[in-house]
Amino acid sequence: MRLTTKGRYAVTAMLDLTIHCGDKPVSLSEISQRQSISLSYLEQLFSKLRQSELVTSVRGPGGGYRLGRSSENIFVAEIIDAVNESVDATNCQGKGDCQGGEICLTHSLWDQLSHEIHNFLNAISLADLIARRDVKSIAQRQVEQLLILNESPQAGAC
Amino acid sequence: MRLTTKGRYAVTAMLDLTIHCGDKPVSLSEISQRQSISLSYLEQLFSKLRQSELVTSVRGPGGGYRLGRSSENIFVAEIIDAVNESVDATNCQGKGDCQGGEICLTHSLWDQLSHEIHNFLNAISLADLIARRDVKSIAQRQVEQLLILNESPQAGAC
DNA sequence: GTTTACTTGACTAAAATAGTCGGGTATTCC
DNA sequence: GGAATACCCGACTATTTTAGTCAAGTAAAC
Repeated sequence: MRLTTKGRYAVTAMLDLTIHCGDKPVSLSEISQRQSISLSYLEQLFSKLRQSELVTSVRGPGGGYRLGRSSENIFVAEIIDAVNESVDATNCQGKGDCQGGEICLTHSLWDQLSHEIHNFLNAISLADLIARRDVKSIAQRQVEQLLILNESPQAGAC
Repeated sequence: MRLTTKGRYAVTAMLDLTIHCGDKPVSLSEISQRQSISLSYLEQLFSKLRQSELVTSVRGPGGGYRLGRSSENIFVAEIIDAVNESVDATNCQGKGDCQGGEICLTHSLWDQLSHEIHNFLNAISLADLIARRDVKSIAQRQVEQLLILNESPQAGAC
């Protein structure tokens, strides 16, 4: 089972995409700045997110990414699955051939844990996340910090 | 967050120790054979388990390891914590300095997931595990396979 | 005093992570 | 049409972690 920076970055970037809404698509360089994630790495992640149809892309100037579905219908588990290969905790990808073709002593424990984690993450949508108070205030802070840094006063409220 | 072979091996080995009970301590070479885990690797894991006082050791011939507490009072989460460094899913070990000293957008999500996993694994004791039907039958199979392999008929029922 | 089995530390191969780099291609605006 | 923007894609790489191995001990029993 792996749940590392890769999966966390993907969820964070998707959440940023959801927050910065609008009729214009969101470019990766914006996300890169706001979330402190390397642009090249984001490109890699979004390539996978696009293959899983979680986002759609618009090329050219003013282009960027948009959510593939409404934020109520995109769940955290899907995002992690798209970039990481699943949140499986077993050693045998659930197949049950963990000890030389046979099932190992603790297989059912890991299998149960995997389901537990998956159920938890699959019950949380992007819409649920942006409704949280802490997420709102952190997003606010991130926008303000960028304004100070860039000193480009053309940016208005979303 | 990591939950890999290391943590799984540790729980499996501790469960083997619990099952193969008795007044005599259980040697690592027995566990190694039954659970198909390298002896040297087990030594490494048990060194940590001993430091966490989850097991006690007896040196010399007929020596081995014993549970440090009763099986009802040893929980899966403790075992994983002892060998792996915790089942924390955040990037900042729960400290909240994930984005350049400040909290990141998805911190609370990972924090919540960590608690969820910890609660799950901390509610399952070794005694709970050996009570499971599948664990009993797998343990039975492992003993039988070893008897066939070794052809040493002195082993009796535990 | 030999054998068994724990104890410790250093070392290592393989894999995964977390990126970078360098070139593309589509689109828009001038 | 040409420059700029931003997605697209594949190859490459440093670092870290995992999953071990190996060697040299020490304690206890027989």
